[in-house]
Formats: sequence, structure tokens, C-alpha cells
Amino acid sequence: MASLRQLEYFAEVADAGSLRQAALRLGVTQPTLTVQLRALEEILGVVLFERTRNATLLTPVGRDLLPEALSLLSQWRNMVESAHLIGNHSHSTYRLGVPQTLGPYLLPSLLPTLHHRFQQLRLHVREEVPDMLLKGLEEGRFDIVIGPISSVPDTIVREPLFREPLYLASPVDMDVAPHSNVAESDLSGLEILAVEKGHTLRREVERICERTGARLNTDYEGTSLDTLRQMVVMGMGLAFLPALYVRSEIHRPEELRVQPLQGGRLFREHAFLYRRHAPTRHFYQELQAQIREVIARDLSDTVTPLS
Amino acid sequence: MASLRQLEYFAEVADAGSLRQAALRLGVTQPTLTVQLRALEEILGVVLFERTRNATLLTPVGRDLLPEALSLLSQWRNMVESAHLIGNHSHSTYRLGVPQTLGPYLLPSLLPTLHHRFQQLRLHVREEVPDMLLKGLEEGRFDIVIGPISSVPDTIVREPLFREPLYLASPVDMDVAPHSNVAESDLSGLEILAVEKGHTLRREVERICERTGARLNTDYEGTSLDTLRQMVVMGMGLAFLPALYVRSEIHRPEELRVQPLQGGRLFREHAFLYRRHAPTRHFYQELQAQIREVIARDLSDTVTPLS
DNA sequence: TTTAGTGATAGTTTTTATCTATATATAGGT
DNA sequence: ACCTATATATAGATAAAAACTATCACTAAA
Repeated sequence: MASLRQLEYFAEVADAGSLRQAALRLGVTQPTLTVQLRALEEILGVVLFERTRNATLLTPVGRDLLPEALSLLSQWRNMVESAHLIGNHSHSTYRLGVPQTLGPYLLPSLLPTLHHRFQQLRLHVREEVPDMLLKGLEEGRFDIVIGPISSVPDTIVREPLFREPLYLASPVDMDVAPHSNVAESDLSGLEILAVEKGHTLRREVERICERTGARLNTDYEGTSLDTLRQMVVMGMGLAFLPALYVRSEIHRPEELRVQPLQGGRLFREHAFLYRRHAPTRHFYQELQAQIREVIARDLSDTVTPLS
Repeated sequence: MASLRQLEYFAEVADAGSLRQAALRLGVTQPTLTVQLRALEEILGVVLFERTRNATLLTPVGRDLLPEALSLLSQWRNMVESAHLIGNHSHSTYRLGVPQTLGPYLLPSLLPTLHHRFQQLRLHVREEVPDMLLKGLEEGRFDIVIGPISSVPDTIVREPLFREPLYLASPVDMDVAPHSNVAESDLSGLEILAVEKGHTLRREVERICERTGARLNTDYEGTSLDTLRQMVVMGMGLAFLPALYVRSEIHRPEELRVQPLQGGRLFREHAFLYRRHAPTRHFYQELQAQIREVIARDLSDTVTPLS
């Protein structure tokens, strides 16, 4: 297999029409070219040059192959240049994983700012359930994960981003508590809807049901908060909806009542995750800082920024 | 500057996701990959892989650069393949030089057969005056020359192809000789037209004029035999036209009389020329053999094939 | 004939690539 | 807790390749 340097010699000698001249330009000695060109000809199985006493001319075969060599060289230079551009790490594509219950309601706030700050940055966003997100991150299918993941192996760095309250959603024609200030105890015996297994949201709701004696309705298996909302409106039960979803999708109070649970500190905690030894970890820190800024600036009325 | 082998290592490790596996596939040892990949990263100035305990994964930067590496490799393989195809020398482009007074009347007979015999052969035909043809061949501007060139330096191989008679062209309304069997002596004092200097045809005519006492008309400086013919028709003088031209362009005997010179062996001798040390000289021999066949088969009524 | 130009060759040195052997760390069983 | 199998990294030796120096052989022009 040839080296790119041999191709460079090929191109330069073809252009100079002389081994000595080319050697001068290349900063090597003439015997080097004699030997290396012969080696390249050996590899290709053809004679590229006709060595006369006065000059070294391309053979017809060499003329045919020269454009290919030039194109290879230019592509190589291109690659080196790309590499240097990407060098600062914000000119690359990162695979970001988020849960379906967060992405659509958080990312629209984040992406414009990130795009403005890192013009050449591209994020491949993929939505999966939190359990899969962590697994995918460990396996290298994701570079970064943002989501409600609380415990991680020590190969993964977890940095808390913000706390997102969960609100109780109930049909407007139903009074869960007489004083309209719902306490956990008021839930006893009621039907509660939740997303499918694998979601932090689901586990949270399961715990509440255990504590309060509410019944977890298992009719729905899916991840759509929108579907959950529709089911509540239709009177199929109550549900806990995360604050960012409420902020972004609940605009009609005459259709659905959304309220906090009295005294109860009901929330989920989202973190920023990446592999501890990722070579690009320093850039992830930068990214994270930007994300924190946006949250503090634009979302602090809805969520509680952390650390 | 990197070697193509390093790019191959890059691609293979990216695909295998492991140095060991890739080393197995490549038939080298694992430390080789460790070292060579680090070298490539050094050259590019970026980190291509994230080495974890379980695997060696592409970094986002590596992912961005991989397609370029693959494309480079595939282009290289392409180049090698082209080279092997061209290896038999009939898949290439050769620069053929001919004089303007021969090319248009000889090549139409030759090219179809050559194209049929060497499907992938391409000829770049360029017309120049014979003196320039020889010079161009020596300097490497041509690979092959076909033309009326009689003496060459010993760096050039000259192989006679055929002898082409020259015919006297005269206006139909003029009787050069009473018995209509023109001898050289009949030319004495007549005006003779010829192409410009640098042509064998011109030198031939100059000799005839000296021998016979004919006057060389110097009004025309150009290389077009067609123009020469028109001038004869218009009564501006006589001219000597080569047989292949006559065969191909003179179809109206009522306009122009064309006849051989009695007894005079008036002709030019065309040869096939190439540089003695051209690496592709064996293919030129093959080409030449084909050309001889065509001439013997299709043109022997007009010209005399040689050795 | 000399001189300055061309490429080729032989032998030496330097650099690079590769290998062997070993170290280190981790995950998964026992 | 301790193997074992599997990762990559490293050190040092060896082999291969590249580049250099010096020289040869040839040619064309001064």
C-alpha cells in the first residue's frame, strides 16, 4: 500500500518534468524520488514516467492516473483542514439523548440559544425512555444525555440541572378535595394514570400510589403526555404532569384543572450526563454551562435550577 | 503526512469498535494499532477514538472524519484498479501527431478499425507541420507521429509505413503536354503552387522546380490542400497533390485534371515514429501492426505499403 | 573539451513500523 | 475475595522503509 507522500512525489515530478527540480521543490534529494517513484510504479503495476536523458516525462498511463492522484491529495488536505476546524469541538455533531417526556418541552427553549452560541454545532436528538438513555450512553450510542436519571455508574458523570415539579391534573368537573387544596391523603382510592414502565415518571407515580392508597390504572401503555392529558379530560382518571409540559401544552383551564399537591414536594430531577473519560468532556462542560444559563434565564419560573 | 495504511487502520477500528478485533482482521498486532492511531491523531490534531475499558469508540470528531477517510480509501482502490486496467496499455489516451496534409485523408480509414480492435483506446490527434511533429515527439508533446519524416535522431524509432504518389493537378482547359502524357521536361517555365514551408510536400516541390526549371509561386502560404486545389481550378498555376487527398477529395474530373508524371517516381514516404525508450513502445508496435493491416487491405490501390 | 544538466546506483544512516512481552484496568464468574 | 477473560497502553528489540551522501553514466550546449 502506498503512502500519500509517494503520491505527492508523483504529482510534483509530473509538474516539474524533472527529478532534480522536483527534489528541490520538495526539499528531498533526487535519489529519494528515483526510488520512491519506482516503488509507486511497482505498487500500481504500471510505468508512470519515461526517463530520458533530458527530462522525466509522464507516460500516457501516467497522464491518465495523475488526475486521480491529485484528487486524492486534495481530498487528504481537505480532511486535515476539516480536522483542524473541528479541533475546537464545537464544529461537530453530537448525539443527544432525552426522554420523550422532556425533550419536546425543554429543547425548544434550549436549541436556539445553543445554535446562536455554537454556530457550527449540530445535535442529533433521539428520544428514548430514561433506562435506555443511560444504557445507550454507556454503550456509546449517545454522547450526552439530559434526563431524570438519579444514579449512575462511576464511568458516567452526572451533573444535576434542575428540579421539575409534577402537578396533579384532574377534570374540571371533578373536585378532588372540597377545599380545592389537594393533599396527598385526598388521593386515597382514586384512579391514577401514568406513562409506561421504564419512565422515571412512572416510578414516581407508583410510589405516590403506594403512599396514598390511590390505584394505578394500567390501561395505558405509552409515553405520550398528550394522550395522558386527553384521558384525564375524558374522565378516565387523574394524572401527574411535569411542569414543563404544563407550561408548554396546557392553555385551556376550562378543560383541565392543574394544581400542585399541598405540602408534597413532588418533582423529578433532571441531570446532564456524559462518559467520564470522553475526550470531548471539556466541550460538554461548556455546553452544560450554556444550558444552565438558559434555564436560569428563561425557565426559572417553572423549574428550580440546581447546584 | 499520513500513510494510507493509517487511514485503513482508522476505518477498520471504527468498524470493529475494538483494537484487538481490528488487529485480527488486519493481520497485525494490537500495539501497532495503538501506536499508529495515536500517530494519525497527532497528525490530524484531533482525538478520533475514546478508549474505554470495553471498547474503542469513535468520538464525535472521529465520526465526522470517518466518511472522508473511507472516501479516500475507496478512491485509492479505484486508482489501483484503473492502473491495472490500463496495464495492458490499450486503455489509455495517446497523443498522435500527423501533418495537416495527411491526417484528414488517412485517419478516417484508420480510426474505425483501431477503435474496433482496441475498444478502450483513445487517440488525441493533433495536426502540425512535419518539422514541428518531430520536435514535439522529441520533447514529449506527442507519443506517436505518423508523417513524411525521413531522417530522425537515434532517440527516435522510424518505421516506414507506405509510399504515397504525388499527382500533378492542372486546370481542364490547359494542356500541359500535347500527348497528354506529362514528362518532367514539360514543366519548364510553368507556375507551380505549393503549401507553406515546413512541409515535406513543399521541399519535394522545390526540388522538382529546380530540376525542371518550373517556377515556384510563393503567393500562397498555408497548409490547406483544398485551397491549393481551388487555386489550380482558378488557373493560378499547377500543383502536386498527394494520392490520398486525390482519392478522398477529387470527384469532379470536369473541374480538375489529375495525372501522374511520366516515368518520374514522385512520391512522399510516410513513417510511424515514437521515442525509442518509451515504456509503452511494445504497445506502439501492436498499434503499428494494425495500421499496416488496414493500409494493405483498404488503401493499397492508392499507396504502396512498405516493409 | 569542458561544463552543466539529466537520471541511476551503491552503501550508510536515520526514521518508521512492527513485533514480543508485559503492565494495567475492568467486568463477570466462581 | 479471587480468578479469568478481555480491554488498551507501554517498553524495548527488531525489521523494514525512507532518505541521505557520494558517485557513475550519459547528453547537450558552451
